[in-house]
Amino acid sequence: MSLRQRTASELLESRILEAALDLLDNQGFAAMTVRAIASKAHVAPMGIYNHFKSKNGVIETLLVQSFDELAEVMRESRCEDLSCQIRIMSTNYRKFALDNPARYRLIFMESFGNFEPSLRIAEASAAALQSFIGLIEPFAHAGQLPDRPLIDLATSFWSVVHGFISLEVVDKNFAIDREGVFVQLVEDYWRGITTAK
Amino acid sequence: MSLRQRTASELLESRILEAALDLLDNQGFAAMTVRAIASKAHVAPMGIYNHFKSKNGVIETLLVQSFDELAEVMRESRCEDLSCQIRIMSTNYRKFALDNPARYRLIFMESFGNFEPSLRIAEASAAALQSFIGLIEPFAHAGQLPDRPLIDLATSFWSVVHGFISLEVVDKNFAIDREGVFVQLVEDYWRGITTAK
DNA sequence: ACCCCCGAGAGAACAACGTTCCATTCGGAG
DNA sequence: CTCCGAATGGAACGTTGTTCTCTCGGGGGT
Repeated sequence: MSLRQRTASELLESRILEAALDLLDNQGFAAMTVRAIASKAHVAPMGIYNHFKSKNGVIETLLVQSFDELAEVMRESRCEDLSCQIRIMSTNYRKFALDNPARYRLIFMESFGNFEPSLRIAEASAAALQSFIGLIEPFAHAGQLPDRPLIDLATSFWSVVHGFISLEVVDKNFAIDREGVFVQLVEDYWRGITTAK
Repeated sequence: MSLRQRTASELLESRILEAALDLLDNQGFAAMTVRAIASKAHVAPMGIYNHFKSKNGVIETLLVQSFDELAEVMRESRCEDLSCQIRIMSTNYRKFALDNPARYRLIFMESFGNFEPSLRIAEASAAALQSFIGLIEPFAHAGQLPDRPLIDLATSFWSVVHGFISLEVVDKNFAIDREGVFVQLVEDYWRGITTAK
């Protein structure tokens, strides 16, 4: 059985995703309607359903892409010594979130919609956590971190970074010098963890 | 023939809010439709607009109420010495969030909807931060905390607690023993901050 | 070369949503 | 008792996500 060649299929699919992302970034989640996406992608309004199971399918793909992008940003944040490593990954993480606030909200607030728990999303978030783990693993092996499960250390670090940033993204962060307070926060946490041993 | 009867206005208002909260807690955000709220409150479907400007008005009231409730939980979490204070407020905060996950999501993810920035919400969130500040203020005055703006200290603490919990609420917290890791995380952070001085 | 056939386009249609309008009817203040 | 504000039931509008049907064009199998 020969595979039928899908002529413009992949192209259309990426056009749809681009249009959806553009709407999300520039006009917000509510503006991301099926008809608006189709129109912006120069696609037949209902042709979206030729490529995705539903609107949630589009959003889910966008979400997984964003998660992967975030994980990629993390993976590129490598440094030799521990304090540099911590600074690099926290600032790069924050930069991604503040540069793409709509995408960041999509990642962490998707449970608002009608989403049923999705395997793809679970895999993507696990992969993101894994990229965190990969960053701290060498230092754990070198004995520079307390002897605890890597998954717990990574989750804790993720919590600290994500907590501050998520407050920023929803306009509930009232710190005066946010950048400075963020750096201080991360430093404080890691001082606490390294002196715990 | 007709069974129309009148009820006091403020009674209707609270019945509507109760119904909306019940739907939110038990069936999720998407189930909280105007018609469903009205039906459950035994109110004329469109009578909701006699008491609230719009559906967002109902949600906003719910959100502010939840914020106030959270602030109240904080205000009741007082202890004599610092380490006890930290333990009490972090565990009480987490208990509120895990007992009312839908309300907690409502508080921190409301920017998803069509909300225009609301003064009421800004006030409620500022009040919640203020209750945090009230808790740590005595210890700051006693010199047990580093000499930094109280608002920055409170924001940092809030970030740590909220970060971990928000990951739990959206099912992205993969720590093995979540309760234990949470306690450890808070301890680590405050060890870091007190040794910073 | 031909034909066939499947993907893509276009638009109507449907249920449900938030919201508005309306005429009706009740209850308490005067 | 008389009114008027307020609550009611119902219809209606525009928009949403989704499904359905009909059409058409162009590439693969013969």
